Amino acid sequence: MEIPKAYDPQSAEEPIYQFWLKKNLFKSVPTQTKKSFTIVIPPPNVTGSLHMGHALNNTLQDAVIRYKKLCGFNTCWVPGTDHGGIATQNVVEKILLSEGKNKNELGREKFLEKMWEWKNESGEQILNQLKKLGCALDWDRTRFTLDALCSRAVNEAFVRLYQKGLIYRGRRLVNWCPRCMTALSDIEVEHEEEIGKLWHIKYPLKNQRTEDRGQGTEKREERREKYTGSGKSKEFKAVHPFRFTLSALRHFILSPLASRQPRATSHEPRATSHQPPSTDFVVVATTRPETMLGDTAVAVHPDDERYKHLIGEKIILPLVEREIPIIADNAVDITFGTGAVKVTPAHDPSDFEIGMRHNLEKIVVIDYDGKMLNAGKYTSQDRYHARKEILKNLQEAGLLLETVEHPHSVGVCYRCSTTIEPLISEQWFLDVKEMSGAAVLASKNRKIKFYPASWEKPYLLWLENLKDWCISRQIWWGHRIPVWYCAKQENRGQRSEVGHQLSVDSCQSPITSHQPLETCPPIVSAEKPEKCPHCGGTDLKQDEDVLDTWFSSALWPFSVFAWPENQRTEDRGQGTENRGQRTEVRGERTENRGQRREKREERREKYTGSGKSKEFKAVHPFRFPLSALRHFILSTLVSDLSYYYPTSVLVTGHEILYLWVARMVQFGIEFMGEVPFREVYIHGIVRDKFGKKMSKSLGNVVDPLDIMKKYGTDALRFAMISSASAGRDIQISEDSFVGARNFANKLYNAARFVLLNLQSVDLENIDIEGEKPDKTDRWLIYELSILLTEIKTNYENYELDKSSRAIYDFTWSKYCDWYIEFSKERLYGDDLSAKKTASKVLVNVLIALLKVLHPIMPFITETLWQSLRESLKGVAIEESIMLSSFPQKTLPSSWRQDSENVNTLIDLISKIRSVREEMRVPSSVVVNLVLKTDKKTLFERIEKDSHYIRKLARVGDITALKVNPTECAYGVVSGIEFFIPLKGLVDIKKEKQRLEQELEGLKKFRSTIQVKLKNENFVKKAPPAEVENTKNKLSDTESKMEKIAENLKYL
RNA sequence: GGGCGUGUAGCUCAGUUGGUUAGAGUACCACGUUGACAUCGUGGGGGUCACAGGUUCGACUCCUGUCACGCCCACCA
Repeated sequence: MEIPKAYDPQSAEEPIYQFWLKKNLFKSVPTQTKKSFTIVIPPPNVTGSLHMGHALNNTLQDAVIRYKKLCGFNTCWVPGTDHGGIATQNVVEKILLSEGKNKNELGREKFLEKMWEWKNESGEQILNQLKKLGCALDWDRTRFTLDALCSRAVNEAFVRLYQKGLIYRGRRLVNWCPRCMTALSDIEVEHEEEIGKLWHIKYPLKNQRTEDRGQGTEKREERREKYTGSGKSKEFKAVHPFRFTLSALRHFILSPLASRQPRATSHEPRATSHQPPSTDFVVVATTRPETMLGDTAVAVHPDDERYKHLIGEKIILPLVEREIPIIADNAVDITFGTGAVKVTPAHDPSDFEIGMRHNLEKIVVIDYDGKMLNAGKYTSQDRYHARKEILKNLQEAGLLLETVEHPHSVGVCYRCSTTIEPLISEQWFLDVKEMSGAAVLASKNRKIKFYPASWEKPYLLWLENLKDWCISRQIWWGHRIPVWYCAKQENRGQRSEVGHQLSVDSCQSPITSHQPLETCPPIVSAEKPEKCPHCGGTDLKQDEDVLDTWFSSALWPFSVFAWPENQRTEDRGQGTENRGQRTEVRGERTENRGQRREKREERREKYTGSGKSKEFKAVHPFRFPLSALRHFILSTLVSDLSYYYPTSVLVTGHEILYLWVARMVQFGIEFMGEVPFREVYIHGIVRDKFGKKMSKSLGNVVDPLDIMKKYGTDALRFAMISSASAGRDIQISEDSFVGARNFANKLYNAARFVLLNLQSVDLENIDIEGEKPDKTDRWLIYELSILLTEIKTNYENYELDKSSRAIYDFTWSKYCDWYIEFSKERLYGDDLSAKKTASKVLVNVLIALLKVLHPIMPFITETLWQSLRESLKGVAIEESIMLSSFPQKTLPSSWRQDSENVNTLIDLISKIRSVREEMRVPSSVVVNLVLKTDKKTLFERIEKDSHYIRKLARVGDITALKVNPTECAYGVVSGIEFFIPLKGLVDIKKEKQRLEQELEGLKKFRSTIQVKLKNENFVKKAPPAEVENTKNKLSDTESKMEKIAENLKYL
């Protein structure tokens, strides 16, 4: 049999994957006999193809799944893709644009057709890439976040949350991306540091100051009261009886208190404090002058001595000539800028809050597309162009004072990096207070464990400070909001389209009350309603908006198992009941599971059973086949949800911890009454070799497919896993793949060695228990048992990097460098039984290595497994390595010895090699070795190993002497002294120098030990074992030195 | 402004609860066609463990501070 000299992943991988598929090895079905181990894939967006981050994420998951399968779990890894909302729509829009089309011309329906075309293409590509990666995904379970099952879940979730009063609609300030033309949630805004400018602008006071002065302070006090707003909040409440934001509530409660507790007075204004404030104007500082057109107040801190007297005065807003008040608000920082803030409630979050407190008008001056609106001559100008114009005009009017460089962070869209515009618009919101509280509790009750644990803190911090979630998006690609409006109240349901201009009026109220007066209320329903339940009208229009893509992602861990169809009422009741009782204790959980299973069986019978179908058939005699089939399918899936949920672990990068993980937990608890996963394994982000994030714009993207093609999938996987240490981002370069590829080849060749050897030995079995082991056999097996315990722990703790490195080291240095070399002596010898023993050890350890490495390098390990299976015809070996089991400790009890012995032998051989090389004895020269010994036993011991020494250190005769010979190279290791006669080979002086140097090094080492031992405190306080240890070191060193010194005499 | 993380050989990184003369891979140098492997073997050079204090008999490891880099969060105009 010919075995190629090098491993060729290209030809090996594809057939192996097909083999797994054919054998149904990825398939999972609920069983009573096995515990489940479940992962739902973080569904990649269908935005094209997979990048390195995906490759890492899925490799890790696959490794975990394969490991757990070897451990005997019923593993289930659910594949799928995400529609990816804005991201995907952007991709398709771009493509259209390159074809000279735009989506508005196409219209919603046609555009969505294009989207689906794209989805099918990209989705397939992604799934294929996952196959190339070797992922053991249960393909029959493939889902898409926008497919019928997931959509059903989304609608159901929406309706339930709405009915609970957690989802509401409101007109509020949101993050708006003028390029994507949609609202975004707070986490979808990224912050970029930018050196901007802080412009100081004069705002002239209204020329009524003299009048005021005459009227004395009384009026001023009155006015101040009015503008600091103690009465305001009540008014606010009265005007908006239905729903107001959380923050408004907070402010309502806090602000009167806050105004009674002025800020620390140490915040005295600097230089300006002594200067009498100008009587003509107030200077405000702003980074966004264009928003001044929408200013409706200037705010100062109530305790700011510079401005106290101006509170309640009026200002004439430059360029606009509108009269606006000076108000006092605690949010103003006395130390920043001039201490006076222009307030633009319609375009700045904190101004919005101030506006709420003071019931300021909210004037919209920037439209959805980023162009100016209601802005006089600036109308329709781009916001940045208008900025320039406004600055120019202010300058001309002499109102622009100074311009200061000002570093600050700018919010940008996470999908297109366009600067976010805070805008007022009508959106759907989800009140998350209760859910986030439950999620926090779950974490604190240890329902979820983080790996590494350090991620729990930021995760909790995030949850604890969560604000309401804006869930509506003004795009087309996504789950349409399941709300319908009756024609009678159509005006309520409309959101302004592109180019629609908001009137000043429509923005006056920050929150729109839902209440129709004589019109029908919106219909919130999981299915499209046939008619309006109020008036019976059939002219219903669905809400134009779609849901945030993360809304459907948050349902993923149970929507993939066909929630809510599979969740029966009793299940839900039980879930809620058990919420508090469920514990981490395995036993209890299993019990629960058992009970649940019973119920499930009952239920299944009920729904699949004859009774149900007949009943169904009777009612719907015509449509029977399809829907009945659907019901049948759904009811068989019933078991899935309870069998697989909660899933075992979620594997993800930290960049979507908040965006996704936190939300899954909240929704999981909300709808399932149980966290969606027990463990969260968080890995780093893939960066290039300079530590930069990979991005298309930087051009540093590495395509995993290229790497797989060039180095093989296993090399890609090994490189990623071995550099993915906990809590760290990973830097990856071409070198890491080369190393991994070489390792694959090394393993392949080790196996090749074993296989070739098997051709000449006939093994009827591979049991080692009855064999007579060589000391090297015992050594290897012992070392293996240490390795196994070590990597088992690593795998369990999701420290796959450690596993991979440990396996690498063992395979390369212990198995290949030493054991294979040791074994050759017996394999090529005449002693058949010795040959058999060595072969068995080789095979056994190789099998163990293949198994433990399989999760990381599935292809090559399966390939070699198959070859072994073929070679070991008479021996029962599982059909696939995937059907085997993780190796137990393989050390027979009688073998527990000799490890030290072999380590000494290794040291001795290494030392001989080292001396040879240092003395530049050519390796072609076979030298003789003389051992100095007067202890017969020592020589005998060495003599037994002499064949190893001869072979591995390239030594000829080995003899023993009692006195030092002359003209020899000398070495001492573990008390064994050896000599290599060098006469005629090399210059003896060199050897003298070499030994003197070695002696020098030892001397230094000795003195550090001596210092330590002379230290009374060390001897007194250090643990005795440590002192003993140090003493031994000293005597070892000293004896070594003596020996070398002694030998020097003979040179 | 807060929080977290990182700083160990030219490069990429290991280093478990404090006790090694600080390791690996790679790169570099030398030697090597020994019947698994040149995608290899053998040997070698290369580090004040960012810096400064402290705790300790003993610090790469623990504490404090400083510097550098990175990330996350935050309404500071």
